Amino acid sequence: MTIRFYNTLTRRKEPFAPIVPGEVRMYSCGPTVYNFAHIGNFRAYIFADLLRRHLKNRGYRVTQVMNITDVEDKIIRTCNETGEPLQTLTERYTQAFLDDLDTLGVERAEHYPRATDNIGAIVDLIKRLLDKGYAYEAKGSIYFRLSAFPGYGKLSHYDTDTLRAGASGRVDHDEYGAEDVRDFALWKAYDAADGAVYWDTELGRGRPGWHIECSCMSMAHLGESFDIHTGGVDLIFPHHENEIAQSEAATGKPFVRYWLHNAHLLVEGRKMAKSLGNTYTLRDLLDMGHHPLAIRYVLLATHYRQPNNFTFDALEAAAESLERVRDFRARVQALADTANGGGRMADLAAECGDAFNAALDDDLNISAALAAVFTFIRESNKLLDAGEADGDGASAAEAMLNRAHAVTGLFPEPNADEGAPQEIWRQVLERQEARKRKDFARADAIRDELAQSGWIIEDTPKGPRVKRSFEHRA
RNA sequence: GGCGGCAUAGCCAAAUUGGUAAGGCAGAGGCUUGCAAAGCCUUGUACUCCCGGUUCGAGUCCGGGUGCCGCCUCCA
Repeated sequence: MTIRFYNTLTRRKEPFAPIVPGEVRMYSCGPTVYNFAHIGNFRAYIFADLLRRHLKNRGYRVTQVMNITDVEDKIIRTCNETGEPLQTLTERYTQAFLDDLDTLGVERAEHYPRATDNIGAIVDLIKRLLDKGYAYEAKGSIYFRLSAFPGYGKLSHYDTDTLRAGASGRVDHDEYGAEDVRDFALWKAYDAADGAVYWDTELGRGRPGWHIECSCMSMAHLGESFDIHTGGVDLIFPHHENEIAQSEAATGKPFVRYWLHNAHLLVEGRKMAKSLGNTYTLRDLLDMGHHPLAIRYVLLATHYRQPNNFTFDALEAAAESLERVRDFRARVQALADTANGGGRMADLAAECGDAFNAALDDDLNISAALAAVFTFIRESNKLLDAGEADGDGASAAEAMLNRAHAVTGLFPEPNADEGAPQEIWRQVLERQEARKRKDFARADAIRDELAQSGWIIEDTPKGPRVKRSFEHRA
């Protein structure tokens, strides 16, 4: 078993080997907290989640750090517009972000450092760069001197000479003092428009630039060289390029071994844009009645380097797919205590487990991994139909699905939260009585009634089974 | 203008180093069922965006086109 990842640095799939055997240190670029994150943002976090879960599943001890950017131009602008203090705004949206991660079943990273809690360390790092001649002061701001760092461009594969200043039309006016337009700010001198947002430091009054916090906080928690850095493709340039420049200039050591970037999310085949009205937050989708697991499924099920076309059809299909797995789990659970030889299903479970892991080892090929699960379910359902499944096979199947759930977060055990209350069972029993009397009109009426309140009855050879309908589940 | 990515059935989406197109959802028919549900079987000749080329063989490689998406100094 060799895990392979596509490394943006080399533009190739490479065998993965961490710096310290058995231990993976990874950093994931996190949110800027001035608003609710949208589902495109969450694709990035779910991708990082799959990565850390798979590595753990493969036996690595994982330390993941995700920054919370809580001081930045857009935050300050929002504060100026609303008059709200920076801290209360960022605290509110940080909490909303973490809540959303919980809703989507994203495992917590080990550390969520905030930029504003690390001003001292940021200042120290900038001083190091000043001392080494990689940075200079201009009009109270500190800039990184690109010309002093020859490796610049190795991640994005941009030729720095041909970068057209301001081609994106977003050049910041306060970079006016830079020696070279391509130099970027490490520290921004205080400006009246910043209001109450500033720190008085050895560098003067001002606030950190954006890129420096990631260099600072990643190295603080993970060391000067670490294994994996994740983020959206849009961050390759300039953000990650700048992180490399700052970090490697300061330490003289390679910063990160593997750079993994996720492609963006499209919505109904179009890019997400406010003008198109297709920018959805997680809360928007929940308000529309969509289930968090179905949302997770859609965001997860497309390979991370492939553009993911988020559609409402796909969301419905995801709910159905999850239902299929859930029904299968319930079926297998009901069999768990029988024991009657034969082990075909256990073999299938083992095969599926191998295929599942092998798929994810290959640059997190989640589509192939999920296909293995569904193939297993179909083959196992055949055995169940034929009465050729036994308790051992059922246990093996459950264990395998539990492992798949540990990696994907998509297949929770079905019963826990859905035990039907007493009065529901009373109606189920009443329906059974009616069926015995062949009073099918009455039986069907009860079934319809229960369906209205979100309980689905399935008649099995062993008697009725009651389950919560997907849309009625929390 | 520069750099990069993507284009596979109605929808979503996979496919080692080129080797004869996974999986899910939806639809149709059937088995099963009191009827359903769940499950199983069968079903879509998938001209793999178009046009050329290389090859015994191309979804995969090369050239050209079309469309969509991203980055080009603080957007995942």
